[in-house]
Amino acid sequence: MPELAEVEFFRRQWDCGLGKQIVAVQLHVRKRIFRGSDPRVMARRLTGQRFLRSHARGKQMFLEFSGGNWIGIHLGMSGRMRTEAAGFRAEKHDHVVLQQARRALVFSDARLFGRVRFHHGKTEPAWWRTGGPEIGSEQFDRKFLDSFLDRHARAPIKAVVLLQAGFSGIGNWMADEILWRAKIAPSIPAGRLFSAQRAGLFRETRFVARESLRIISPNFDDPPRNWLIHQKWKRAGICPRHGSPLRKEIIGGRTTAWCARCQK
DNA sequence: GCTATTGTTTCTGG
DNA sequence: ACCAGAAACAATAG
Repeated sequence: MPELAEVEFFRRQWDCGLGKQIVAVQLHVRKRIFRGSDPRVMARRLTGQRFLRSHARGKQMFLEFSGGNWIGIHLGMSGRMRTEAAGFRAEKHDHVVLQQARRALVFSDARLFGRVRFHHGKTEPAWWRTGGPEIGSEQFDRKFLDSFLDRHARAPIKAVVLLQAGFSGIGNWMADEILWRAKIAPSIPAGRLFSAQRAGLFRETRFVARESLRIISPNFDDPPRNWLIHQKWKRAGICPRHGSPLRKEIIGGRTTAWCARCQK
């Protein structure tokens, strides 16, 4: 589920706990979402600390607690965040429960592709300083995009738009949406895009990222009816522009839907 | 049963 | 050293 806008939506689900103390921590300690960190240390350190702030960058989330304690969350394929009433008892897939006086902050993940990392220290952990530039930022400009495309010149553009080092926060549905809007066929090698196509790719990447954040992250509202996302999962999806049947194929290792009539 | 799944990491071959 | 592609990870929904 989670790409840029959904990640931001889930991050906000814990905002009602900001500034409040964590009175108890319950973790499913043996689950692989904790790979690379020690969940027992995490539980011990966080207990009694206050939840100070959180940020999202692409699909990564970063939560800061008092006492120099930090959590990084990646939602993977099926990660979710929500709140429950104080004293909530974790169910099967609720791997992290941070109990506060008035509520419980819950992270759940059925498929376990997600990841929860813990860091204790005065400064931000190295893993928070990695990753590509945010799509709305000045660093994500035509020059950056051009060099990224040239670096991956032989890969199909669909695969390149999924690379987080260049297209931070873009996932499968946003990639198809962007290529459809830019009228670029997903299997074209990135290095073969003309200048005008690159300009379109840049423009539509920024548009889809900005609009998805604006529309989806506050309340998980649906994008407009004329977006490709409403068609791409259907068995017989059609191009929102002119109703041609969409084609589907595995490109870049992922199911890809596109309109052969308008994407060249 | 079978298929599919909005994501990364790791390995292999070039 | 870098890149591209496939497999692996795991659980559920239809």
